[in-house]
Amino acid sequence: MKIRTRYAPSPTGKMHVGNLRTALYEYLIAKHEGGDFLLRIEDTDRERFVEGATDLIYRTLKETGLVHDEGPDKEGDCGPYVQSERVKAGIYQKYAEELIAKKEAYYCFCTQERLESLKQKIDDKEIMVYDKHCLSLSEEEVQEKLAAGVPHVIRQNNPTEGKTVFRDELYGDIEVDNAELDDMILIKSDGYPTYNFANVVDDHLMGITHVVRGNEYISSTPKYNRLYEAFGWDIPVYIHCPLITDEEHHKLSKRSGHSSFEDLIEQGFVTEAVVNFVALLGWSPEGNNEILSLTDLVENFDYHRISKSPAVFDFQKLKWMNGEYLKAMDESSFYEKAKDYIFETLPDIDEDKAKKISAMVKSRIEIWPDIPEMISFFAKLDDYDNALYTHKKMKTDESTALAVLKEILPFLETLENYSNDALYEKISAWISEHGYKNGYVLWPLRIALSGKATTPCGATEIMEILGRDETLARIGKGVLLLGG
RNA sequence: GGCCCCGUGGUCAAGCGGUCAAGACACCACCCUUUCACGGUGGUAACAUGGGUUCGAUUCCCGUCGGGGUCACCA
Repeated sequence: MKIRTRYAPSPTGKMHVGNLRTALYEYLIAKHEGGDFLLRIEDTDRERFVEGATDLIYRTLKETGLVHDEGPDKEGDCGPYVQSERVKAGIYQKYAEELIAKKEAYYCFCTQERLESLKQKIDDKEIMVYDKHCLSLSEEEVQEKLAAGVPHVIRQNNPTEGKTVFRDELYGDIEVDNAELDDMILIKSDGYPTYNFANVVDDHLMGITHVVRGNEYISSTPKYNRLYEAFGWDIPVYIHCPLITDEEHHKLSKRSGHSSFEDLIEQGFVTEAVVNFVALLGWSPEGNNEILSLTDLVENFDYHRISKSPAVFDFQKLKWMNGEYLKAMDESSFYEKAKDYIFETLPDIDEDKAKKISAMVKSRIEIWPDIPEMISFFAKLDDYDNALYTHKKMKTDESTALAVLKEILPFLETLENYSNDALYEKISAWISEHGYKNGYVLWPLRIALSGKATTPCGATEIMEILGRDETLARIGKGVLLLGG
Protein backbone atom coordinates (compact mmCIF):
# COMPACT_ATOMS: atom_id res chain seq x y z
CA MET A 1 0.00 0.00 0.00
CA LYS A 2 1.24 3.45 -0.85
CA ILE A 3 2.27 5.49 2.15
CA ARG A 4 0.47 8.77 2.62
CA THR A 5 1.47 11.21 5.33
CA ARG A 6 0.35 14.71 6.06
CA TYR A 7 1.57 17.84 7.70
CA ALA A 8 -1.39 19.51 9.38
CA PRO A 9 -0.40 22.81 10.95
CA SER A 10 -2.74 25.40 12.32
CA PRO A 11 -2.00 28.88 11.05
CA THR A 12 -1.30 30.58 14.34
CA GLY A 13 2.15 32.10 13.84
CA LYS A 14 5.72 31.13 13.23
CA MET A 15 6.80 27.58 12.55
CA HIS A 16 7.98 25.98 15.77
CA VAL A 17 10.96 23.69 15.34
CA GLY A 18 8.88 20.87 16.78
CA ASN A 19 6.39 21.35 13.97
CA LEU A 20 9.19 21.61 11.46
CA ARG A 21 10.54 18.30 12.68
CA THR A 22 7.11 16.70 12.47
CA ALA A 23 6.71 17.97 8.93
CA LEU A 24 10.20 16.75 8.06
CA TYR A 25 9.60 13.28 9.44
CA GLU A 26 6.24 13.02 7.69
CA TYR A 27 7.91 14.05 4.48
CA LEU A 28 10.82 11.66 4.93
CA ILE A 29 8.65 8.69 5.82
CA ALA A 30 6.55 9.23 2.71
CA LYS A 31 9.41 10.00 0.35
CA HIS A 32 11.63 7.22 1.62
CA GLU A 33 8.99 4.83 0.34
CA GLY A 34 7.92 6.87 -2.65
CA GLY A 35 4.66 7.85 -0.98
CA ASP A 36 2.60 11.02 -0.88
CA PHE A 37 3.07 13.95 1.45
CA LEU A 38 0.06 16.21 1.88
CA LEU A 39 -0.54 19.56 3.46
CA ARG A 40 -3.74 20.26 5.32
CA ILE A 41 -4.49 23.53 7.01
CA GLU A 42 -6.20 23.09 10.37
CA ASP A 43 -7.79 26.47 10.90
CA THR A 44 -10.60 25.42 13.19
CA ASP A 45 -9.59 27.78 15.96
CA ARG A 46 -10.93 31.09 14.82
CA GLU A 47 -9.58 32.92 17.85
CA ARG A 48 -5.98 31.96 17.44
CA PHE A 49 -5.99 32.34 13.66
CA VAL A 50 -3.27 34.70 12.51
CA GLU A 51 -3.56 36.52 9.22
CA GLY A 52 -0.67 35.62 6.94
CA ALA A 53 0.33 32.53 8.87
CA THR A 54 -0.82 30.29 6.05
CA ASP A 55 1.52 32.04 3.64
CA LEU A 56 4.31 31.57 6.11
CA ILE A 57 3.62 27.83 6.10
CA TYR A 58 3.83 27.69 2.30
CA ARG A 59 7.01 29.71 2.27
CA THR A 60 8.70 27.65 4.93
CA LEU A 61 7.84 24.36 3.28
CA LYS A 62 9.11 25.66 -0.02
CA GLU A 63 12.32 26.98 1.46
CA THR A 64 13.09 23.80 3.36
CA GLY A 65 12.30 21.67 0.34
CA LEU A 66 9.44 19.79 1.96
CA VAL A 67 7.34 19.85 -1.17
CA HIS A 68 3.84 18.51 -0.75
CA ASP A 69 2.02 16.46 -3.34
CA GLU A 70 -1.44 17.63 -2.39
CA GLY A 71 -2.66 20.65 -0.52
CA PRO A 72 -4.79 23.77 -0.72
CA ASP A 73 -2.60 25.08 -3.52
CA LYS A 74 -2.21 21.70 -5.17
CA GLU A 75 -5.56 20.00 -5.41
CA GLY A 76 -5.69 16.23 -5.28
CA ASP A 77 -8.64 13.91 -4.91
CA CYS A 78 -9.26 14.64 -1.23
CA GLY A 79 -10.01 18.33 -1.23
CA PRO A 80 -10.68 20.76 0.09
CA TYR A 81 -7.47 20.79 2.12
CA VAL A 82 -8.45 23.61 4.43
CA GLN A 83 -10.61 22.60 7.36
CA SER A 84 -12.67 25.75 7.46
CA GLU A 85 -13.76 24.95 3.92
CA ARG A 86 -14.56 21.42 4.92
CA VAL A 87 -16.73 22.80 7.71
CA LYS A 88 -18.73 24.70 5.10
CA ALA A 89 -19.15 21.50 3.16
CA GLY A 90 -20.76 20.00 6.26
CA ILE A 91 -18.31 17.13 6.46
CA TYR A 92 -17.71 17.09 10.18
CA GLN A 93 -21.32 17.69 11.14
CA LYS A 94 -22.37 14.74 9.03
CA TYR A 95 -19.92 12.37 10.68
CA ALA A 96 -20.72 13.69 14.14
CA GLU A 97 -24.38 12.97 13.57
CA GLU A 98 -23.51 9.51 12.42
CA LEU A 99 -21.80 8.99 15.75
CA ILE A 100 -24.80 10.33 17.62
CA ALA A 101 -27.00 7.84 15.81
CA LYS A 102 -24.65 5.11 16.96
CA LYS A 103 -24.78 6.41 20.55
CA GLU A 104 -21.05 7.04 20.35
CA ALA A 105 -21.61 10.74 20.77
CA TYR A 106 -24.24 13.03 22.23
CA TYR A 107 -25.38 16.63 22.38
CA CYS A 108 -24.28 18.60 25.40
CA PHE A 109 -26.00 21.79 26.46
CA CYS A 110 -24.04 22.49 29.61
CA THR A 111 -23.27 26.11 30.27
CA GLN A 112 -19.83 27.52 30.84
CA GLU A 113 -20.76 28.08 34.48
CA ARG A 114 -21.71 24.49 35.04
CA LEU A 115 -18.50 23.34 33.42
CA GLU A 116 -16.55 25.70 35.67
CA SER A 117 -18.10 24.07 38.70
CA LEU A 118 -16.73 20.73 37.56
CA LYS A 119 -13.18 22.00 37.71
CA GLN A 120 -10.94 21.04 40.55
CA LYS A 121 -7.52 22.23 41.47
CA ILE A 122 -4.72 19.75 42.00
CA ASP A 123 -1.17 20.99 42.49
CA ASP A 124 -2.27 24.40 41.23
CA LYS A 125 -3.33 22.82 37.99
CA GLU A 126 -6.93 22.99 36.91
CA ILE A 127 -8.43 19.69 35.99
CA MET A 128 -11.85 19.07 34.58
CA VAL A 129 -13.56 15.82 33.85
CA TYR A 130 -16.97 16.05 32.30
CA ASP A 131 -19.62 14.12 34.21
CA LYS A 132 -21.74 12.95 31.27
CA HIS A 133 -24.56 15.13 32.55
CA CYS A 134 -26.22 15.60 29.17
CA LEU A 135 -26.00 11.96 28.22
CA SER A 136 -29.07 11.34 30.32
CA LEU A 137 -31.21 13.82 28.42
CA SER A 138 -34.16 12.21 26.73
CA GLU A 139 -34.59 12.37 22.97
CA GLU A 140 -37.47 14.81 23.44
CA GLU A 141 -35.47 17.10 25.67
CA VAL A 142 -32.64 17.16 23.16
CA GLN A 143 -34.94 17.97 20.25
CA GLU A 144 -36.63 20.65 22.28
CA LYS A 145 -33.36 22.39 23.16
CA LEU A 146 -32.11 22.07 19.63
CA ALA A 147 -35.28 23.60 18.28
CA ALA A 148 -35.06 26.39 20.83
CA GLY A 149 -31.54 27.13 19.64
CA VAL A 150 -29.83 26.42 22.94
CA PRO A 151 -26.04 26.59 22.45
CA HIS A 152 -24.54 23.13 22.39
CA VAL A 153 -21.56 21.01 21.58
CA ILE A 154 -21.28 17.39 20.55
CA ARG A 155 -19.31 15.12 22.83
CA GLN A 156 -17.80 11.72 22.31
CA ASN A 157 -19.44 9.08 24.48
CA ASN A 158 -16.65 7.06 26.01
CA PRO A 159 -17.12 4.01 28.22
CA THR A 160 -16.19 4.25 31.87
CA GLU A 161 -15.16 0.68 32.30
CA GLY A 162 -12.76 -1.66 30.61
CA LYS A 163 -9.52 -0.84 28.82
CA THR A 164 -8.44 0.49 25.49
CA VAL A 165 -5.15 -0.52 23.92
CA PHE A 166 -3.44 1.30 21.12
CA ARG A 167 -0.23 0.69 19.30
CA ASP A 168 2.53 3.13 18.61
CA GLU A 169 5.33 2.11 16.29
CA LEU A 170 7.95 3.41 18.67
CA TYR A 171 6.44 2.84 22.09
CA GLY A 172 4.65 -0.40 21.40
CA ASP A 173 1.28 -1.24 22.90
CA ILE A 174 -0.05 1.20 25.43
CA GLU A 175 -3.01 0.24 27.58
CA VAL A 176 -5.27 2.75 29.24
CA ASP A 177 -8.27 2.42 31.55
CA ASN A 178 -11.37 3.68 29.84
CA ALA A 179 -12.16 5.59 33.01
CA GLU A 180 -9.33 7.90 31.96
CA LEU A 181 -11.07 8.77 28.73
CA ASP A 182 -13.18 11.86 29.16
CA ASP A 183 -15.97 12.74 26.80
CA MET A 184 -14.05 15.14 24.65
CA ILE A 185 -15.81 17.67 22.51
CA LEU A 186 -16.09 16.79 18.84
CA ILE A 187 -18.02 19.77 17.54
CA LYS A 188 -17.72 23.14 19.25
CA SER A 189 -20.62 25.47 19.88
CA ASP A 190 -19.57 27.58 16.91
CA GLY A 191 -20.07 24.58 14.68
CA TYR A 192 -16.37 24.03 14.07
CA PRO A 193 -14.88 20.65 14.89
CA THR A 194 -12.13 20.34 17.45
CA TYR A 195 -8.69 19.25 16.34
CA ASN A 196 -9.36 15.86 17.90
CA PHE A 197 -12.31 15.16 15.69
CA ALA A 198 -11.34 16.90 12.48
CA ASN A 199 -8.00 15.17 12.53
CA VAL A 200 -9.49 11.70 12.65
CA VAL A 201 -12.13 12.39 10.03
CA ASP A 202 -9.72 14.05 7.64
CA ASP A 203 -6.92 11.55 8.09
CA HIS A 204 -9.34 8.83 7.16
CA LEU A 205 -10.93 10.68 4.26
CA MET A 206 -7.52 11.61 2.90
CA GLY A 207 -6.18 8.10 3.16
CA ILE A 208 -3.41 8.90 5.60
CA THR A 209 -1.48 5.75 6.50
CA HIS A 210 1.12 7.08 8.93
CA VAL A 211 0.41 9.71 11.55
CA VAL A 212 3.44 11.47 12.99
CA ARG A 213 2.95 13.83 15.89
CA GLY A 214 4.49 14.99 19.11
CA ASN A 215 4.56 12.98 22.25
CA GLU A 216 2.03 15.24 23.91
CA TYR A 217 -0.72 13.58 21.87
CA ILE A 218 -0.02 10.14 23.18
CA SER A 219 -2.50 10.39 26.00
CA SER A 220 -5.37 11.32 23.72
CA THR A 221 -4.65 8.65 21.15
CA PRO A 222 -6.92 6.01 22.73
CA LYS A 223 -9.82 8.41 22.26
CA TYR A 224 -8.97 8.72 18.59
CA ASN A 225 -8.92 4.97 18.26
CA ARG A 226 -12.39 4.74 19.75
CA LEU A 227 -13.50 7.15 17.05
CA TYR A 228 -11.92 5.08 14.30
CA GLU A 229 -13.52 1.97 15.72
CA ALA A 230 -16.92 3.59 16.07
CA PHE A 231 -16.80 4.47 12.39
CA GLY A 232 -15.35 1.13 11.45
CA TRP A 233 -12.30 2.77 9.86
CA ASP A 234 -8.75 1.47 9.66
CA ILE A 235 -6.45 2.87 12.29
CA PRO A 236 -3.31 4.50 10.89
CA VAL A 237 0.23 3.73 12.01
CA TYR A 238 1.07 6.05 14.89
CA ILE A 239 4.52 7.47 15.36
CA HIS A 240 4.84 9.69 18.41
CA CYS A 241 8.04 11.68 18.47
CA PRO A 242 9.98 12.59 21.59
CA LEU A 243 9.69 16.08 22.92
CA ILE A 244 12.23 18.75 22.06
CA THR A 245 13.44 20.61 25.14
CA ASP A 246 15.69 23.55 25.94
CA GLU A 247 18.92 23.25 27.89
CA GLU A 248 16.94 23.14 31.14
CA HIS A 249 14.98 20.15 29.91
CA HIS A 250 11.79 22.13 29.63
CA LYS A 251 9.59 22.07 26.59
CA LEU A 252 11.09 24.39 24.00
CA SER A 253 9.21 27.67 24.17
CA LYS A 254 9.31 31.07 22.55
CA ARG A 255 11.29 32.29 25.51
CA SER A 256 14.34 30.34 24.43
CA GLY A 257 14.68 32.72 21.49
CA HIS A 258 15.31 30.05 18.92
CA SER A 259 12.12 28.04 18.99
CA SER A 260 10.98 28.78 15.48
CA PHE A 261 12.44 28.25 12.04
CA GLU A 262 12.04 31.94 11.28
CA ASP A 263 13.96 32.91 14.45
CA LEU A 264 16.85 30.74 13.41
CA ILE A 265 17.04 32.08 9.89
CA GLU A 266 16.90 35.59 11.30
CA GLN A 267 19.79 34.73 13.58
CA GLY A 268 21.94 33.84 10.62
CA PHE A 269 21.53 30.12 10.19
CA VAL A 270 21.18 28.54 6.77
CA THR A 271 18.10 26.51 5.91
CA GLU A 272 19.96 23.31 5.06
CA ALA A 273 21.76 23.30 8.38
CA VAL A 274 18.55 23.84 10.32
CA VAL A 275 16.82 21.02 8.47
CA ASN A 276 19.79 18.73 9.02
CA PHE A 277 19.96 19.61 12.69
CA VAL A 278 16.24 19.24 13.29
CA ALA A 279 16.28 15.83 11.65
CA LEU A 280 18.80 14.72 14.25
CA LEU A 281 16.63 15.89 17.13
CA GLY A 282 15.37 12.50 18.19
CA TRP A 283 16.57 10.50 15.23
CA SER A 284 19.96 9.14 14.26
CA PRO A 285 21.24 7.67 11.03
CA GLU A 286 22.84 4.28 10.88
CA GLY A 287 26.37 5.41 10.11
CA ASN A 288 28.56 8.01 11.74
CA ASN A 289 28.02 10.81 9.28
CA GLU A 290 25.75 13.48 10.67
CA ILE A 291 25.97 15.98 7.85
CA LEU A 292 23.03 14.99 5.69
CA SER A 293 21.25 16.85 2.95
CA LEU A 294 17.51 16.49 2.47
CA THR A 295 18.24 13.98 -0.28
CA ASP A 296 20.51 12.00 2.02
CA LEU A 297 17.81 12.08 4.64
CA VAL A 298 15.16 10.78 2.28
CA GLU A 299 17.47 7.96 1.38
CA ASN A 300 18.51 7.06 4.92
CA PHE A 301 15.46 7.83 7.00
CA ASP A 302 14.15 4.87 8.90
CA TYR A 303 11.51 5.91 11.38
CA HIS A 304 12.18 2.89 13.53
CA ARG A 305 15.36 4.64 14.57
CA ILE A 306 13.50 7.55 16.13
CA SER A 307 14.40 7.78 19.78
CA LYS A 308 11.93 7.61 22.64
CA SER A 309 13.54 9.96 25.10
CA PRO A 310 13.39 13.73 24.82
CA ALA A 311 16.06 15.63 22.91
CA VAL A 312 17.70 18.80 24.15
CA PHE A 313 18.01 21.50 21.52
CA ASP A 314 21.78 21.95 21.58
CA PHE A 315 22.32 25.42 20.20
CA GLN A 316 26.07 24.98 20.25
CA LYS A 317 25.87 21.96 18.01
CA LEU A 318 23.55 23.74 15.63
CA LYS A 319 26.14 26.48 15.34
CA TRP A 320 28.87 23.97 14.63
CA MET A 321 26.72 22.34 12.00
CA ASN A 322 25.89 25.66 10.44
CA GLY A 323 29.61 26.37 10.24
CA GLU A 324 30.08 23.10 8.42
CA TYR A 325 27.49 24.14 5.87
CA LEU A 326 29.10 27.53 5.41
CA LYS A 327 32.50 25.96 4.86
CA ALA A 328 31.03 23.61 2.30
CA MET A 329 29.52 26.44 0.26
CA ASP A 330 31.29 27.43 -2.88
CA GLU A 331 33.17 30.71 -2.88
CA SER A 332 30.68 32.66 -4.93
CA SER A 333 27.46 31.67 -3.23
CA PHE A 334 29.11 32.28 0.11
CA TYR A 335 30.08 35.74 -1.08
CA GLU A 336 26.55 36.48 -2.23
CA LYS A 337 25.31 36.06 1.33
CA ALA A 338 28.37 37.42 3.11
CA LYS A 339 28.64 40.64 1.16
CA ASP A 340 25.74 42.28 2.95
CA TYR A 341 27.49 41.82 6.27
CA ILE A 342 30.83 42.91 4.84
CA PHE A 343 29.56 46.10 3.25
CA GLU A 344 27.51 46.88 6.31
CA THR A 345 30.73 46.89 8.33
CA LEU A 346 33.06 48.27 5.67
CA PRO A 347 30.92 50.50 3.43
CA ASP A 348 33.85 51.99 1.52
CA ILE A 349 35.63 48.83 0.54
CA ASP A 350 35.87 47.81 -3.10
CA GLU A 351 34.37 44.58 -4.35
CA ASP A 352 37.69 42.92 -4.99
CA LYS A 353 38.72 43.32 -1.39
CA ALA A 354 35.28 42.35 -0.17
CA LYS A 355 35.68 39.06 -1.98
CA LYS A 356 39.04 38.51 -0.33
CA ILE A 357 37.54 39.19 3.07
CA SER A 358 34.70 36.85 2.27
CA ALA A 359 37.17 34.08 1.55
CA MET A 360 39.08 34.76 4.76
CA VAL A 361 36.03 34.67 6.91
CA LYS A 362 34.49 31.57 5.37
CA SER A 363 36.20 28.94 7.46
CA ARG A 364 36.06 31.02 10.61
CA ILE A 365 32.42 31.83 11.18
CA GLU A 366 29.53 29.73 12.37
CA ILE A 367 26.68 32.07 11.58
CA TRP A 368 26.50 35.12 9.31
CA PRO A 369 26.37 37.74 12.07
CA ASP A 370 29.82 36.58 13.23
CA ILE A 371 31.24 38.54 10.31
CA PRO A 372 30.93 42.17 11.47
CA GLU A 373 32.79 41.74 14.71
CA MET A 374 35.50 39.76 13.01
CA ILE A 375 36.28 42.37 10.37
CA SER A 376 35.39 45.68 11.96
CA PHE A 377 39.06 46.42 12.69
CA PHE A 378 39.62 46.95 8.99
CA ALA A 379 37.47 50.05 9.18
CA LYS A 380 38.64 51.37 12.47
CA LEU A 381 41.50 50.57 14.77
CA ASP A 382 40.09 50.32 18.27
CA ASP A 383 42.12 51.08 21.37
CA TYR A 384 44.18 48.09 22.30
CA ASP A 385 46.42 46.91 25.09
CA ASN A 386 50.17 46.80 24.48
CA ALA A 387 50.20 43.52 26.40
CA LEU A 388 49.04 41.93 23.15
CA TYR A 389 52.59 42.27 21.86
CA THR A 390 53.77 39.75 24.37
CA HIS A 391 53.68 36.25 22.96
CA LYS A 392 55.64 33.41 24.48
CA LYS A 393 55.93 31.23 21.40
CA MET A 394 56.91 34.11 19.14
CA LYS A 395 59.36 35.30 21.76
CA THR A 396 57.99 38.79 21.54
CA ASP A 397 57.14 41.47 24.07
CA GLU A 398 56.64 45.21 24.05
CA SER A 399 60.28 46.08 23.72
CA THR A 400 61.08 43.59 20.95
CA ALA A 401 57.95 44.71 19.17
CA LEU A 402 58.97 48.34 19.38
CA ALA A 403 62.40 47.58 18.02
CA VAL A 404 61.12 45.46 15.16
CA LEU A 405 58.40 47.89 14.14
CA LYS A 406 60.80 50.81 14.12
CA GLU A 407 63.25 48.78 12.12
CA ILE A 408 60.85 47.55 9.48
CA LEU A 409 58.81 50.72 9.04
CA PRO A 410 61.29 52.44 6.69
CA PHE A 411 61.46 49.28 4.62
CA LEU A 412 57.69 49.11 4.31
CA GLU A 413 57.72 52.71 3.15
CA THR A 414 59.88 51.73 0.22
CA LEU A 415 57.41 49.09 -0.96
CA GLU A 416 54.91 50.03 -3.65
CA ASN A 417 53.13 46.76 -4.40
CA TYR A 418 50.80 46.10 -1.51
CA SER A 419 49.34 42.87 -2.74
CA ASN A 420 49.53 40.03 -0.28
CA ASP A 421 51.83 37.85 -2.34
CA ALA A 422 54.29 40.61 -3.04
CA LEU A 423 54.29 41.78 0.53
CA TYR A 424 54.77 38.33 1.93
CA GLU A 425 57.67 37.65 -0.40
CA LYS A 426 59.46 40.92 0.33
CA ILE A 427 58.85 40.84 4.03
CA SER A 428 59.91 37.23 4.34
CA ALA A 429 63.11 38.07 2.58
CA TRP A 430 63.66 41.04 4.85
CA ILE A 431 63.04 38.86 7.89
CA SER A 432 65.56 36.22 6.94
CA GLU A 433 68.11 38.86 5.92
CA HIS A 434 67.88 40.23 9.42
CA GLY A 435 68.10 36.79 10.99
CA TYR A 436 64.66 36.86 12.58
CA LYS A 437 61.93 34.25 12.76
CA ASN A 438 58.69 34.92 10.90
CA GLY A 439 56.56 35.16 14.00
CA TYR A 440 58.99 37.48 15.71
CA VAL A 441 58.22 40.13 13.14
CA LEU A 442 54.79 39.22 11.84
CA TRP A 443 53.15 38.97 15.25
CA PRO A 444 53.90 42.55 16.29
CA LEU A 445 53.02 43.74 12.82
CA ARG A 446 49.63 42.10 12.99
CA ILE A 447 48.94 43.53 16.44
CA ALA A 448 49.83 47.04 15.35
CA LEU A 449 47.65 46.67 12.26
CA SER A 450 44.62 45.15 13.91
CA GLY A 451 44.83 45.80 17.62
CA LYS A 452 43.48 42.30 18.09
CA ALA A 453 44.82 39.00 19.28
CA THR A 454 42.87 37.12 16.67
CA THR A 455 42.08 38.20 13.14
CA PRO A 456 40.68 36.32 10.18
CA CYS A 457 44.01 36.48 8.41
CA GLY A 458 47.70 37.17 8.74
CA ALA A 459 49.64 40.43 8.79
CA THR A 460 50.34 40.77 5.09
CA GLU A 461 46.75 40.03 4.17
CA ILE A 462 45.65 42.78 6.50
CA MET A 463 48.14 45.10 4.84
CA GLU A 464 46.74 44.32 1.44
CA ILE A 465 43.22 45.20 2.56
CA LEU A 466 44.28 48.34 4.43
CA GLY A 467 46.54 49.60 1.66
CA ARG A 468 49.87 51.34 1.96
CA ASP A 469 48.87 54.56 3.66
CA GLU A 470 46.73 53.05 6.37
CA THR A 471 49.30 50.32 6.97
CA LEU A 472 52.07 52.80 7.54
CA ALA A 473 49.85 54.99 9.68
CA ARG A 474 48.84 52.13 11.94
CA ILE A 475 52.37 50.90 12.39
CA GLY A 476 53.47 54.44 13.12
CA LYS A 477 50.76 54.69 15.70
CA GLY A 478 51.87 51.38 17.19
CA VAL A 479 55.40 52.65 17.56
CA LEU A 480 54.10 55.75 19.25
CA LEU A 481 51.94 53.81 21.65
CA LEU A 482 54.91 51.65 22.56
CA GLY A 483 56.72 54.79 23.59
CA GLY A 484 58.88 55.03 20.50
C1' G B 1 -2.97 14.29 42.31
C1' G B 2 -4.79 10.19 38.45
C1' C B 3 -3.01 8.18 34.02
C1' C B 4 0.91 7.65 30.36
C1' C B 5 5.98 7.94 28.61
C1' C B 6 11.20 8.28 29.33
C1' G B 7 16.23 7.40 32.16
C1' U B 8 23.97 5.40 28.42
C1' G B 9 29.53 11.04 29.37
C1' G B 10 27.86 18.35 30.24
C1' U B 11 24.58 17.67 25.43
C1' C B 12 22.90 14.52 21.24
C1' A B 13 23.46 9.42 20.56
C1' A B 14 25.02 3.89 18.85
C1' G B 15 23.87 -0.54 21.52
C1' C B 16 18.98 -4.48 20.96
C1' G B 17 22.37 -11.13 26.94
C1' G B 18 28.93 -11.88 26.49
C1' U B 19 31.77 -4.98 23.51
C1' C B 20 38.52 -2.62 26.15
C1' A B 21 30.46 0.51 26.14
C1' A B 22 30.80 3.44 19.04
C1' G B 23 30.42 8.31 16.96
C1' A B 24 29.21 13.79 17.08
C1' C B 25 29.09 18.75 19.75
C1' A B 26 31.68 21.04 23.79
C1' C B 27 36.31 20.80 26.60
C1' C B 28 41.88 19.80 27.05
C1' A B 29 46.79 18.67 24.82
C1' C B 30 49.93 18.26 20.71
C1' C B 31 50.94 18.88 15.28
C1' C B 32 50.26 22.25 11.15
C1' U B 33 50.40 27.64 10.72
C1' U B 34 52.00 34.76 9.28
C1' U B 35 47.78 35.19 14.84
C1' C B 36 42.99 32.87 15.04
C1' A B 37 40.31 29.44 12.50
C1' C B 38 40.29 25.21 9.27
C1' G B 39 42.60 20.40 9.04
C1' G B 40 45.17 16.25 11.65
C1' U B 41 46.40 13.21 16.08
C1' G B 42 45.45 11.98 20.97
C1' G B 43 42.89 12.70 25.74
C1' U B 44 39.22 13.64 30.02
C1' A B 45 34.16 12.01 30.62
C1' A B 46 28.52 7.60 30.88
C1' C B 47 25.08 2.62 31.45
C1' A B 48 20.19 6.75 37.94
C1' U B 49 19.37 3.12 42.06
C1' G B 50 17.89 -1.54 44.73
C1' G B 51 16.19 -6.31 43.94
C1' G B 52 15.42 -10.40 40.83
C1' U B 53 15.86 -13.84 35.95
C1' U B 54 20.44 -15.91 33.83
C1' C B 55 26.58 -19.26 33.59
C1' G B 56 26.59 -13.96 32.37
C1' A B 57 23.18 -8.10 32.49
C1' U B 58 23.71 -1.35 29.91
C1' U B 59 20.43 -4.82 27.42
C1' C B 60 14.78 -8.84 30.17
C1' C B 61 11.18 -8.33 34.82
C1' C B 62 9.67 -5.64 39.48
C1' G B 63 10.26 -1.71 43.04
C1' U B 64 12.54 3.12 44.18
C1' C B 65 14.28 7.71 42.68
C1' G B 66 14.61 11.39 38.89
C1' G B 67 12.69 13.88 34.44
C1' G B 68 8.76 14.86 31.09
C1' G B 69 3.76 14.73 29.02
C1' U B 70 -1.50 14.93 29.68
C1' C B 71 -6.17 15.75 32.21
C1' A B 72 -9.53 22.98 27.39
C1' C B 73 -15.44 24.69 23.14
C1' C B 74 -5.86 24.93 21.82
C1' A B 75 -3.83 22.28 18.50
